[in-house]
Amino acid sequence: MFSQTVEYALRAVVHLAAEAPSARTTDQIADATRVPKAYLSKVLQGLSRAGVVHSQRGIGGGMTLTKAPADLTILEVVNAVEPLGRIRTCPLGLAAHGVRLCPLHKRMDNALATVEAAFASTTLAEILAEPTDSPPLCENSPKLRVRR
Amino acid sequence: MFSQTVEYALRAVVHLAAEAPSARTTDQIADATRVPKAYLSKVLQGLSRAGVVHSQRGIGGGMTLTKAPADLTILEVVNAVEPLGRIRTCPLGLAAHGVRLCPLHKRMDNALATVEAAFASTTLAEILAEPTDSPPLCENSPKLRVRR
DNA sequence: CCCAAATAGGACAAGATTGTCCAATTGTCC
DNA sequence: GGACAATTGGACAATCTTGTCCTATTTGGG
Repeated sequence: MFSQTVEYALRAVVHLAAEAPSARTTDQIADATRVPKAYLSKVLQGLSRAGVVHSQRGIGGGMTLTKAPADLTILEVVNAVEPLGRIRTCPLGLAAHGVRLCPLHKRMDNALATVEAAFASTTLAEILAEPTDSPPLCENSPKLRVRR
Repeated sequence: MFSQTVEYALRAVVHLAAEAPSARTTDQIADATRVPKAYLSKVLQGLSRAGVVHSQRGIGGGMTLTKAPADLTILEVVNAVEPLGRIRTCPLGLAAHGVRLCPLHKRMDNALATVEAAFASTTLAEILAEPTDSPPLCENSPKLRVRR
């Protein structure tokens, strides 16, 4: 239900948050998140255009978050690469019904709203801080990683 | 976030529920739900293979629900055409983490779980029964419709 | 100034999604 | 059996998603 692109964007941003405020190159992010390098590059370009990350070319450059992890929500990342697609008007095209969705679409939109709310209330900092046996990205925490 | 196919399948099934237990032809459903006929035919084939609808050829034939609207949930329809894609194992491929999702994927899966729960608890009968100014499918209720 | 590191972006390709069209098949009714 | 009504399924096409590769362009450091 979530596209690959969203999955990749979230992985990348979580990794950047873990390393913040240091810049990470696309190659570094790709290795850490197991996302195809060349495609990740496109995804990051999108995040950059959306203002979620900042890119710096040249030696010592790379990608950085434009906000502190505590101020960046999952929702912002998702919407940057592929808006959630809330249902605002009748998909059947009956303009007359405009905002008043029928029971079916009201429920579909409610479902989207709960996802939106959950994502809006989760910051990257929370994800990193959560005590768990499985650190973000299902790997050893980057800070603790020894090899690779 | 929901695919066209899911949208179409739900529209079709809601319409069938509204007309239950009468059979409706693909053309009738397509007209009522504003879905491209030829494509709807494929979607209905899928629903038929999944056992959600029953198809009957020949004169007087068409599509019918295999269950009463009160017993058919939105989730069953969605899963029939395109499973919701709950995250059961680490997408990074670290088999070691298996069921234990990292905080990121745990939250993504939680979001999917809320959608799943909402869809599982809504039957087609409820959608039809809901008092509203905008009857299902954002049209006048099929039963009340005069022309077209 | 020149080199090396890094992103930016265009071209391309495979596969999935969405959509169309047509022939074949199945079924009902006379 | 014949005519008609309906689904079934195959072939095809357009578009989007995902992915690769290669060439520019920018940037910092000697």
